Amino acid sequence: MRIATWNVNSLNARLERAIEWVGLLQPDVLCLQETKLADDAFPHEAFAALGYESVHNGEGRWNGVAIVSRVGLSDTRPGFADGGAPDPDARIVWATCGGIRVASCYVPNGRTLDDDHYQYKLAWLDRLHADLDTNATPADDLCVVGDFNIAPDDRDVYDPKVLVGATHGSQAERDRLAALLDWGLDDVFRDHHEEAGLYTWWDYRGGNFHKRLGMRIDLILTSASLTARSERVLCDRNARKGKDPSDHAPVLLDLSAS
DNA sequence: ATGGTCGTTTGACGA
Repeated sequence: MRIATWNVNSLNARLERAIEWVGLLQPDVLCLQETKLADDAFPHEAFAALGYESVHNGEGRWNGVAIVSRVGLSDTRPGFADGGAPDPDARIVWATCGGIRVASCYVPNGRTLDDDHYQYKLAWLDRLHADLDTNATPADDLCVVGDFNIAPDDRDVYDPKVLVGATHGSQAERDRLAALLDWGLDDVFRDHHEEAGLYTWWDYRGGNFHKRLGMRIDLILTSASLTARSERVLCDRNARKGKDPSDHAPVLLDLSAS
């Protein structure tokens, strides 16, 4: 079973590349972020033609997340179910695919540490934690993936200095990610690769991709049962190359049979 | 040289 996550930075702009990538990499489950689509604009038919069901949570223009699956798609749920007010942004969708409870997440960027959006980012991560507390247990087959907009540690950024006084590396957001791991999830890419310099996002500006100036901010978090089944975890840098790429590359996880 | 690029959009704003 292959599970992938990809921030496509507009599915309208990326549909042709996304469809091509699905054909090449054959994911069983693909989680998308930043579709920037309203629900009624999501191209369910394009994925159905390849044998995939899909669920989307989007508002149009900004944000938007989806799960695309060829191993079943049930118990779908947009947004949080933590008893709180609805999230003003479309940043999470859940589904059960092939017996695994999957979440596709687009964590708020935060902008700057003195911006209200940073407080929203921290609160959003707290709500994700509460959602897990309310609706899952660490003993489940759980896979929480997406663009976390957090570099978990200094190996995950080309120069730690760029995160001093900035979002993506602040202690408060790293602590919240650590709390999710303490709850019972593993950063399974890191379990497979200890070295620094493996990134999933590169700024469009300045030729940063070709200079290898990136960050690892797209994560696959797995519960212990799935971590035990993880055979390989990769970032497909080829998807960041060529004409009209997203600024993120997909990350994929291969699981052995349960 | 304090910018640099994309996507939303058609003027900024978000990332």
